[in-house]
Amino acid sequence: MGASYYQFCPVAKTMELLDERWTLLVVRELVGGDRHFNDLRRGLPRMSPTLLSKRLQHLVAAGIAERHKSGVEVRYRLTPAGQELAPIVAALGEWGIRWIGHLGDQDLDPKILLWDMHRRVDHDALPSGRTVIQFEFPAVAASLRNWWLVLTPTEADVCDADPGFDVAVHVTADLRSMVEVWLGDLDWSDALRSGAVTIQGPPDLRRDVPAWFKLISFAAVPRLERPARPVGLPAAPLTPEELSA
Amino acid sequence: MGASYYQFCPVAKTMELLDERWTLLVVRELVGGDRHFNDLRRGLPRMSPTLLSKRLQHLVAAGIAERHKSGVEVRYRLTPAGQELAPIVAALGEWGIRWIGHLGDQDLDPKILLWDMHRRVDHDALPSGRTVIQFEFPAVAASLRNWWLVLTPTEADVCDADPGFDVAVHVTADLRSMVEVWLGDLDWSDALRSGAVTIQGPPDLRRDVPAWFKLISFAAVPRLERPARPVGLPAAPLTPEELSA
DNA sequence: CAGTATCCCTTATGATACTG
DNA sequence: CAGTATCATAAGGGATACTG
Repeated sequence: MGASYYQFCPVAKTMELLDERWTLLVVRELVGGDRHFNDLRRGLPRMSPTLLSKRLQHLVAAGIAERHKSGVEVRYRLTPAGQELAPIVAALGEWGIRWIGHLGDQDLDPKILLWDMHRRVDHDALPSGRTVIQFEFPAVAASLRNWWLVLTPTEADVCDADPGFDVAVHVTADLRSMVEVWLGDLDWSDALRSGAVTIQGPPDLRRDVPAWFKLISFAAVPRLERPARPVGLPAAPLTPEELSA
Repeated sequence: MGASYYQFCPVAKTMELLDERWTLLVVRELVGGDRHFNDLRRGLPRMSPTLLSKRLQHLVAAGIAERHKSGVEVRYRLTPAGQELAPIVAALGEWGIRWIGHLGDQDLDPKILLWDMHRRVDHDALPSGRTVIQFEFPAVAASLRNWWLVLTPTEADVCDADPGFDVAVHVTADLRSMVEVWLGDLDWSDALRSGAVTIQGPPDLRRDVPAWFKLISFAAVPRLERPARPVGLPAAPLTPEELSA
């Protein structure tokens, strides 16, 4: 429901629907399947529920998403028109991973990282039964430091409090490095070798941890050998380390 | 320079740069070559010069565009990073032409139509020498009713006042129909047959007019046989004819 | 030609608390 | 679980006039 551009140009008409803040991130969350309101919230933790609700209403009104209610449960899913936005979302992500030069510390949200990871668990690679991984980011504020992934061959849950099960492996990581692994900018093997990520637990399990996750879908996008110039640096408010760089 | 989403997701980082109003339309204008500030304004007539200036500065700061000054002349062009946005802009246009159901009367801007057309003249198809086409949109407010395209084998100019040259052909058109032709939603031949568009002038020239223009680049995108549902209708403020539909 | 300078004002949105 | 209600602030952006 963005304001009109008063142009017949199809690009303009499309952007009227999509250029409001958060809109394409909601679409990103919906790509690939049904989602509950609160699932969307977990992927968009900095978005207020009011605003998420508003964006969903706009997407539904625009014919991009549908709201399905069965009993008390509500699910949102993309319409065929919305599904055709998937390649656009993918292209935006691929562009970003090629050209965005630097992530600020503020971009490194463990909540989102864990939520992302839980969605891309390779369940076939897991041991049978329940596998619990504890993630610890020592440098992070206490409330965001410890996370547990409870994995089974069919399910994956994220907890920010100890669920009480036996922990199979304990991953201790520098948050930035863990994100870089996740984005495909750093190999698991390099991260482990340098000590930026360490895994404690039975050797056979420790060895398998990297195989339990499919990295973010953009991880395989070819990077530029030498980016002409990293993009987006001056766009973010400058942090102290950026100012000194 | 959009506000941060506080996410490492490449889609989010890209949208931080691109999701502000007008930004992708400026990129659209820059796709395909150098542009002067005032050329950009003609393609974006509803954008204030202040805002255009601001967006250009953001695009330059983000490494997406470059500003080249030679003497008094300033040209903007996309960097390699910016050029890689071209497929995204194209995909947005293709999505729009497939799924946007209806254009409001307010979207039918003759200024933009003529500016678009002048950029896609097929100069090789023109007669030698100067060819002047007058366009008249009888139903449009007087100040936007008459337009002249002054075409040569190497140049194309748009005038909103009679340039004084002999007019080779005079095109009288219903504005909406002319836009539909331009978008590939209506054939020239059908428009001429129905009388929505009429061409006066020497028969051989009249016959050739459609060949002088390459339609908008999205014109060839396959449309859906029966769109499940047109998209974007409720997004626009309802016009009287929409309310009665 | 290529922008700036103002000015006002709507609107978007972040934060927080609360409900069927 | 799936949202609404409320509020205050900032800022985005439209319009217009003016300048090197």
